[in-house]
Amino acid sequence: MDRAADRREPTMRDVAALAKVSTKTVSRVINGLPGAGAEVVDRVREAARSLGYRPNLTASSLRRSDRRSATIGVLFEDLSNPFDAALLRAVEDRARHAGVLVLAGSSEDDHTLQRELLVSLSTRRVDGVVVMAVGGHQDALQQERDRGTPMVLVDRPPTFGGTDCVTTTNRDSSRDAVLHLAALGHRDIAFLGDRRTLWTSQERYTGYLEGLAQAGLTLRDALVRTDLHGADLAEAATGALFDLDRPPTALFTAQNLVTVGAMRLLRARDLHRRVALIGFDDFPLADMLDPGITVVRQDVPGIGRKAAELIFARIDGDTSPPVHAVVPASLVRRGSGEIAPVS
Amino acid sequence: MDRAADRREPTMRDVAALAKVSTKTVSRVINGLPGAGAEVVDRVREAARSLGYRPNLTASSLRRSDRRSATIGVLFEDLSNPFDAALLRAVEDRARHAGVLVLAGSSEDDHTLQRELLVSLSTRRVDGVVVMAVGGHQDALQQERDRGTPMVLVDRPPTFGGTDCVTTTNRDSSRDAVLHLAALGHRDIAFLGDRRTLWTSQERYTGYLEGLAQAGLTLRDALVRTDLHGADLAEAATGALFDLDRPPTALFTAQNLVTVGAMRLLRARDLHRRVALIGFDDFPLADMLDPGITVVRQDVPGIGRKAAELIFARIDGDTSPPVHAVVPASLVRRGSGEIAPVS
DNA sequence: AACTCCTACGTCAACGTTGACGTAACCACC
DNA sequence: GGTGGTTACGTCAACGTTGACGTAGGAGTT
Repeated sequence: MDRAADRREPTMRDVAALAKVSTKTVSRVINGLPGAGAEVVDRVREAARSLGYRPNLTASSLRRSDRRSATIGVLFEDLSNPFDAALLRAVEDRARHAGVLVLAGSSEDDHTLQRELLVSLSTRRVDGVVVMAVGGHQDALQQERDRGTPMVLVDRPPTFGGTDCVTTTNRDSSRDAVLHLAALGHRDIAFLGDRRTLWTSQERYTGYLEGLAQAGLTLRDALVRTDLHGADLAEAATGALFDLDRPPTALFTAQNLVTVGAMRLLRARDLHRRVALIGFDDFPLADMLDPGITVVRQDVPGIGRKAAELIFARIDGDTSPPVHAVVPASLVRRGSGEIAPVS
Repeated sequence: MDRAADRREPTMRDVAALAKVSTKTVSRVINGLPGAGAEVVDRVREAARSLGYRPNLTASSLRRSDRRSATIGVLFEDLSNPFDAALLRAVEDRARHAGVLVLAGSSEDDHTLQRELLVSLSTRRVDGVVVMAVGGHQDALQQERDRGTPMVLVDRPPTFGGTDCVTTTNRDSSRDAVLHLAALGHRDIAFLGDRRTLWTSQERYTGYLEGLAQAGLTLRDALVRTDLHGADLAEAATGALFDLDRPPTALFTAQNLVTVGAMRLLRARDLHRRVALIGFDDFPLADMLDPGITVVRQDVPGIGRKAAELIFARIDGDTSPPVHAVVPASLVRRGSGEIAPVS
């Protein structure tokens, strides 16, 4: 029943034969180029339709002078993470308007995997790549960039030159979050962060320090916990904070899953109405919790749009100096960040 | 500084010239085929490395007999939806092990867009597609399938024959959810559903009816609200339910966003501790709410894995009869579904 | 009438790669 | 020492398409 599967795909030659013209004329008609009479155009169109002809973009891009594959690569950390997914969607929307499709992959924050995926993409001759760089060294990225692949980094900047990137106001927004807590009277504000190899973690930590300084508070090392990769580690670390002699009265959690872990612990110890919490990165249903979770919200669609615009400009030959675009994040007050310290 | 951009990509010819062999021999070395001496292999490898040579997969697949592009298409409704994102990730993981990359797109539940994306994919000669079908007619899908493109549908089955699909136990799990509520003594159980054109909505509604029947309860039409596309509509519809003379004591919300909308309303009217709620589809933080939300959880990674396995089997020439795989969902009890009716 | 110019086609080769096939050199064996 | 087989290469054409260029015929100009 499935004879369609082994039927050869029709080619321009088949269309040309049926319409009694040359393949070159078919090419002209398919691509809407001038040099074909109205009657011939109709004949070719009809022949293509009746054969179910679909142009072969891979053959076309092999031969064409611009060599475009009309495909870009998107390499994020984990496509199932809501942040990454929203970002992918934003890039995809912008790409669609350019007639470009997106090859998507998850690097799982693994250098080897990132390198392999970059090679896979380059082997398919994508026109450019949008990358959320794996933490630590960026040798593979730089190498790929040096080969001439247009590249835009998102969320984290490059450690090498000549490459565009789009990030958010990590430092400023973190500082503002801390100041927001300090203004309520908090003096013992803890910092819980993701892996220190990540640039975003470092920036947010720096913002935290700036906030403390600006509020005239002194840093207590015991209140700083980093390298919390995943909600479970964050939950345990939060627990340890409340075993201190002088526990924090407010938490600044510098990443999505860290916020979730901290929330779990606060609930488990029934502290969620007494300890203030501000998280970096919004998440679904943050408003449905009790109290609602105050967060620093990144403009994810804005970041994705900007990244897509940059990559398409570069693909189109823009050679202006590299840009580091910073998309502002904003504090969303929902309650948890507005809890005053218990006297 | 960016001279790399306009430097031509090295080809097999360049490598061959440098290694002083024929292009065919380079091809053999690159593809690890026999017929090249150890010394020549080394020379070619070194030449390729020093030139930064990357094989051109598009040229290769054009010429090779199998014609594989080592790329599949994934066409979901909205890649930023957590369900779709998790599914994409599962497919991607499985694809990676086959050395296959994923072209991802969002159909936005729009027939035109779905058709355009299918054409884009077929133009790039993907080896197969995994599709979450847009509701209503499936003309474009059937047409694409008839052209011979290997295809697997997920979440919703095809309305045409000869095509594999992977769905979950929509009907059975919905029935079980209703029975679970009925066992607690609920007699007025409302149904809130997504668009009726969606097969999943219909199945879940059928399960709801089966559950009522099996529990010996009579259907009250006033307690059935459908075509709730989005949380806002769901919230309004839920509100209307509680304006009834005899409001429901339990809700079965048959989709993600519908659940969220219902939750909003319950909270707004402070009913969330008195009205039972079971939702179809899990969502992040459902366990963090108070009460935790009892849900029917689909095995999303399982569905994705199965879909990927099916598509790869078909691509590899499996011609066994089409499969409708059903991946079991399970009831996750968190509290909201365990609230007894107020006497 | 001779010329230029334009339009509507066609011919040919090439993009980077690999399948089919050829061949030279060497080894083994009767 | 001829036959057969194997190994290690090379040559050539083709995959589906398009850029470069050619050409025939008609219209317009001098």
